[in-house]
Amino acid sequence: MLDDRKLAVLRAIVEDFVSTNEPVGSKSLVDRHNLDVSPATIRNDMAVLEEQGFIVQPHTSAGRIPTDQGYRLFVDRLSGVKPLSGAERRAIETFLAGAYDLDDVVMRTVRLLAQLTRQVAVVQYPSLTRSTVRHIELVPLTDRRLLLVLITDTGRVEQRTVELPAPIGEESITQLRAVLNACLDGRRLADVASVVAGLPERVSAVERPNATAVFSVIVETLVERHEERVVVGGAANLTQADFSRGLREVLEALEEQVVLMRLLGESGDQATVTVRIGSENEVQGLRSTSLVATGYGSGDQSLARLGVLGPTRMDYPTAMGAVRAVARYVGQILAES
Amino acid sequence: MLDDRKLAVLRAIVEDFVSTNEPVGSKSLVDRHNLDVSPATIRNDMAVLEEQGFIVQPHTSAGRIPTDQGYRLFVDRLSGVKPLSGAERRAIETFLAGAYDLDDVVMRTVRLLAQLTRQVAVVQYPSLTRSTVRHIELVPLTDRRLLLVLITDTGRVEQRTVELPAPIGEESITQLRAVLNACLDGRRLADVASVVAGLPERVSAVERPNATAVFSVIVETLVERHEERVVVGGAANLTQADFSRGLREVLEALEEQVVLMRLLGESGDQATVTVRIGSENEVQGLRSTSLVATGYGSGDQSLARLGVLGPTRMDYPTAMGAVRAVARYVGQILAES
DNA sequence: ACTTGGCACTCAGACCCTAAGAGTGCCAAG
DNA sequence: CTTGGCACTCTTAGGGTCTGAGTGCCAAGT
Repeated sequence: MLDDRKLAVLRAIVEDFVSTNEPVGSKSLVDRHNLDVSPATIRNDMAVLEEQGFIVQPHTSAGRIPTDQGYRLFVDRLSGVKPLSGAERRAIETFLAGAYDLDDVVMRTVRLLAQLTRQVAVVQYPSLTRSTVRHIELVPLTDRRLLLVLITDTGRVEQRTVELPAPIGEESITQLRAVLNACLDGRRLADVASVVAGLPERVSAVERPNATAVFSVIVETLVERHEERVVVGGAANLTQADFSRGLREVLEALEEQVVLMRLLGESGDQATVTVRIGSENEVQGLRSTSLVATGYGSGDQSLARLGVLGPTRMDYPTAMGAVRAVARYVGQILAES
Repeated sequence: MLDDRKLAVLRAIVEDFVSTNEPVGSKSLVDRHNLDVSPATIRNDMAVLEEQGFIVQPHTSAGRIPTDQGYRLFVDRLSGVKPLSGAERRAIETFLAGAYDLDDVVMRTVRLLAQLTRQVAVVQYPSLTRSTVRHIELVPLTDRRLLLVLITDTGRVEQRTVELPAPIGEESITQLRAVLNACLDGRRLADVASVVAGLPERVSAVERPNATAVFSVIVETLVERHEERVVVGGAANLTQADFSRGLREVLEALEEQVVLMRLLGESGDQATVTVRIGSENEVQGLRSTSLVATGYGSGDQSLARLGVLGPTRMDYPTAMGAVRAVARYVGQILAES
């Protein structure tokens, strides 16, 4: 029902609309692309495309603009992923190579993505649950309070203070530290909870109340509060899009960690670049935006996700190219460290 | 040259303009405030105020709006700091009390300020240089690479990886760790650099290359890279103000840590609430915004600064009240932990 | 069965004009 | 110094017209 030419027309409409931000009519279509048919023919095609829900006209007798469904068809069947230019690749490489820190890697990645795509960049911190424990440190703050520092093999550092039910001495801390590191070093975070459950028996009865407090904070930090941070950058890029007053909604959504997690989380597949367009988005307030995201990680397993967020009227091929390339490089950087 | 009534007129103009966002004319002024003189008299006063540069009319024959200079006079002489309502105080207290973490305190503070003032909140992390070293931890990542974790008494945790010139063994690490903690524990960060300078002599010659690498990273982290983070929140509140297209500029400035540091830094006094209005602001791109800021800290010394940023047309008394109150409570919280 | 030129139709946006209203500055009198 | 009066200035809203881009439909051509 949609022959090749109709698809070509849709592609042309999307491309023109993305670049000009104006409804595109039959005349300008045949001019700008070399379809060797008459405008009238195009009009017929457009009528069909509209009937099928791929395009609409903002008002009677204006050009057409793509619907969310139209963009969907475009990314699924009409466009590939546009590879980056050599210069861009090199820029990525040198920009990311200078990072000295997990925080720094994430920060640089956000900036890079935002600049490359001129959209809002969204980068999730490498997931806790997939990495392993490298070291646990206990630091006395007062005799009733400890600072717990947990270091993972991805270089991430988690910290929490622990309120103790009873005063604790230096030697108890040392003992506890030893037990923790002996039992948890090298464990995947996902397994920590079950290991910790068996720990209380390993400490003497006197120490048990304090130890239990520490243990439960560990579990809390890693499992229940697995609030994996999402960093946002390039919000200024939103102003160029015409969200009219929806801008406020979008900015608000971007400040909610929870919302961002849901947004990134719901896009399914890990290895490939996925696109969620406008209303496909579950998050209220981001219904007029699209997300282009993918998983990234060191080696073969995906640690977390990153992507860009922009108006549905977005240059998808380029965005997808940038997201894919950045994800790969970041994965590489993480694997090296 | 500015008698009491003229000042009252200016105050009224500022208040009305802030609440209505419309140029205010002589008629509506006498109506809304009970100045018992005629509009014509007010007009004469306004002419003087305009001549002095405190107000302007956007176009001939419209009401007046305050200039930056007008706002300046207003905050300096015409308005106090509006104390918070009991409900607000309680809200602050309960909201901040739930924090379990330095990160969490800062995050909550930002949210709180943004909600309270309906402006953009800006909170600087408690300064490194004023706190003291609580503990230093070295964790081997590979035999040529260490993770250095530095914990301060304000609960802040700094992390960096160190590339070593030579492989290092477990026992060397232990030794180094002991030296570091022995010499640096309890030191003010400001003094760390000088202490570290004397350390190489304390380790055996074989270890010296590796030790030196670690030492220089410590100094770098604490002194040279004293990039003290600034956290921003409530950017969505910018959309209600009518920055027309200056919005992009403002959003861009808010993403630059360096710019924010300069912004907060340049406001001079520590203990009192300071206000920088519009063009008084050195930062290009924030020339149409005002900053209300103050220092905060545990005990008597100020650790860092926090404040709110908004359009020059801002409710200064309320903003100042909120900033002052939040700063006090945060200081309290930090002192307790 | 598709393509095409022709044609009438629609509608948003630009433009112009006018009227209303808010606010001003100035002046002469109190 | 204050005040009422008055003429003047501009912005804004409203209404009307015009134009052009773009459409849908139809009848003829391939």
